[in-house]
Amino acid sequence: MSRSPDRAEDAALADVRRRQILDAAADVFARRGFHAASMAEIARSFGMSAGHIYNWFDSKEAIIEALVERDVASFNQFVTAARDEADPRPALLKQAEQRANELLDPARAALQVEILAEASRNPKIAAIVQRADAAFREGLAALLGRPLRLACKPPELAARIELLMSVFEGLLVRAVRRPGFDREVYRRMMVDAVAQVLRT
Amino acid sequence: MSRSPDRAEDAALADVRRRQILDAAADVFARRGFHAASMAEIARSFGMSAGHIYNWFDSKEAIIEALVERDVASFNQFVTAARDEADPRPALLKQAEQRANELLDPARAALQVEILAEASRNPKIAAIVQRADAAFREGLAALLGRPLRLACKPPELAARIELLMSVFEGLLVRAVRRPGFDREVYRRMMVDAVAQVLRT
Amino acid sequence: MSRSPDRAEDAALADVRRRQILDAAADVFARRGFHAASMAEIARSFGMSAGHIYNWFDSKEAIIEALVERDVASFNQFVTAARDEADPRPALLKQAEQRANELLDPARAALQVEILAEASRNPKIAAIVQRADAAFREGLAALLGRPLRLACKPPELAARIELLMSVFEGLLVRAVRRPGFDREVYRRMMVDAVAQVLRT
Amino acid sequence: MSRSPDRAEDAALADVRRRQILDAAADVFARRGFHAASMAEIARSFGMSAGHIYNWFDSKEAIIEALVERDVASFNQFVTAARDEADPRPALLKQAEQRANELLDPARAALQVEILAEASRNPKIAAIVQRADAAFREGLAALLGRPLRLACKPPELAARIELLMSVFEGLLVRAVRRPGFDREVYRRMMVDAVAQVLRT
DNA sequence: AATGAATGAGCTTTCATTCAT
DNA sequence: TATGAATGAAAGCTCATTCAT
Repeated sequence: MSRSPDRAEDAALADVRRRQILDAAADVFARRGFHAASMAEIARSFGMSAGHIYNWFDSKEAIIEALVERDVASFNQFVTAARDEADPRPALLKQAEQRANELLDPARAALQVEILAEASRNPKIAAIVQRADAAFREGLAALLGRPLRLACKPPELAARIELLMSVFEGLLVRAVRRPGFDREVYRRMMVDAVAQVLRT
Repeated sequence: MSRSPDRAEDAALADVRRRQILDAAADVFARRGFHAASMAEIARSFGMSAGHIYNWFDSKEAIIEALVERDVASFNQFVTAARDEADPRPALLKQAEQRANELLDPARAALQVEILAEASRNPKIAAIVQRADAAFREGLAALLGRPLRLACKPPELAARIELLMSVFEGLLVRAVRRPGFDREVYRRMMVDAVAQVLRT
Repeated sequence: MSRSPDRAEDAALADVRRRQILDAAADVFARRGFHAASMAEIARSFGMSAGHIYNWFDSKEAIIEALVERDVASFNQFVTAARDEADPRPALLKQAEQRANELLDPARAALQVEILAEASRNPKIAAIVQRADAAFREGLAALLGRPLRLACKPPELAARIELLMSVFEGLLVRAVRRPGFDREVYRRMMVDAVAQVLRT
Repeated sequence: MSRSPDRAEDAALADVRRRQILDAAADVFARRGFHAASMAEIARSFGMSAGHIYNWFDSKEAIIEALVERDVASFNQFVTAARDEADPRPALLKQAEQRANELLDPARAALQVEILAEASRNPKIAAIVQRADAAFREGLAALLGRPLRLACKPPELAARIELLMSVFEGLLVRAVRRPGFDREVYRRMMVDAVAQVLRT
């Protein structure tokens, strides 16, 4: 009889376990930070033994990397989705709104900030984050290139993108420094910023 | 004999020692992060013994708190200084330029991000950071209140300040996610943002 | 249907599996030592799963014991073979040469030394090793008894055997402390020792 | 006032602590082997905390190395002492007797065998042991060179030394494989071996 | 004021072993 | 028979903190 069901199950189990671990780790990392989070707490939080994590990840470091990789990959999904639209602006606005909400969510913000902190001292994490940032910028440039082609030369486009990202990423800092502030203000701020970038 | 010179010397020494410790801690924290930094490394980095730090600070936690207090206090100095100027706008621009440079300096950025990360999980640090943010906003509002009094109602003023801070604090994130990018772009971005806030 | 062919196959399979495991274990033990060798590495080295080893051996300890038994048993084979010869001396010399070569082979020496180390702290292993040593001595005494009967009283014979074994086992130590030294020197040393023992 | 008493005390304390640790480690290593011995057991055995050992040794590995180094260094002391004698033979015999007793002492033998086992897989330890062996041989050659100068060419001298060492080191193996055997037999064996080496 | 020896809790990681399949 | 997921008990090591000097 074919072994393929077993193998398929194995692969599926591996995916499930790795996802479980990353989800639990994301949670504990957000609450405690990368270094204060212990493997035991991560494992306990979803009922696995600490030792068993090592059947799926080589080290705590590898979990952090995989988590950053996964987290950061989601940044790019909308870009590839929006690329095929005739006019990308509505998708851009919708995405902006969603991103703003994410950045202002305390748990997500905590993990993002943790990743930034790690990136500012761990070269591997720094490389992952910088690579993701480059991909994001390029996607945005491709997206905005069409509507702005006539009105905006490449260096100017790059500067506008940089402004857009600064405003958005600033929200992340605001989420920590002024938690609970009126989201409507941030929403309008973000709409204005997108409009500013798209002005012809 | 009189103790008063001794007392004065004691107080002066206390200041010197505490400053030495905070300076060293800022450096090591920026390089390693709060948790990976060891008391021994902080002490060693300026030739003190680890045990002796405890004559000046109760715990590592207390060092972090004092450091954040100190770091965050500097935000307010310029506000109080600029408050007496007839037209605060030149001072504002100059300060903006200096702040941008600080935020883009890798070592300073690393420490700032570390503080943010700690604030997102440690309530004491969170309180300090939020208090500092409030003071900064109020100072800015007082400063901008005069030139904008007629053109801008309080909620609108608050929103503009929030935008200004988002852009600036976004620079901090950019410093990590795109280190080494052209500072001139950021400088112009920041001048535009200040102009935008000051428009009548 | 009859189970007897199955049983025969089972027994044969059991032999094969146990031999495979012992061979693999000998290799890994020689390379890593008993304690640093992991069941997983032993199993992996010949494509078995770690858990499956426990169908053939009760514990890692049991593998070590079986391995030592097997290794140590081979010492005796030549004695029983040579016992039937009219003059055992040529067989003795030939065997001496072969033993010397074995003791000087790095991988074999490593395992022998590992066994000695284990014997010096694990009573079970000590018992096995001491039993094997006794058997070897007795075999040698029986072998040498005939040619030396007139020339050599029992206590003298025992002392000569002890010397012979010291020289040979000393080679094991030399293999570790002076690896790569000229084997021809050792060969002559060993021939002299045998001659010395056989002198009338 | 001079700080030198303090410094001298510090250095003395360091020596005391390091010696305590090495003595305790030698004992535990002999009983359990290098890998089965835990830092906690070593520390506990003389009332130190496990963590504190790391103030004096960088790692368990470093303890093993220092211990081997120390153990092996004692091999050479007698050589340098005997070198100045007019006729080194009495000193040689006395030393041989003492060495034989050491090799036959169960605890010492256990540690020696442990060192050999480690040397056969750990390159650092191998290097230390081989270096010590070379030093010992050279010392012996210098010692024996004078009385044998006329009777014995260098290659022959080297072979005799190799035989002498084989017999002695064989005692180590005999101590494990036949513990408790009559030491008088071994003593005579060793005297004969020395005589054999010194024959003209 | 200053040192650094000393502690003990807690960390990541490894591994023999079990067991459902 | 055979697998490998899963456990839990160590292990080596680090470090904030205390305290005698």
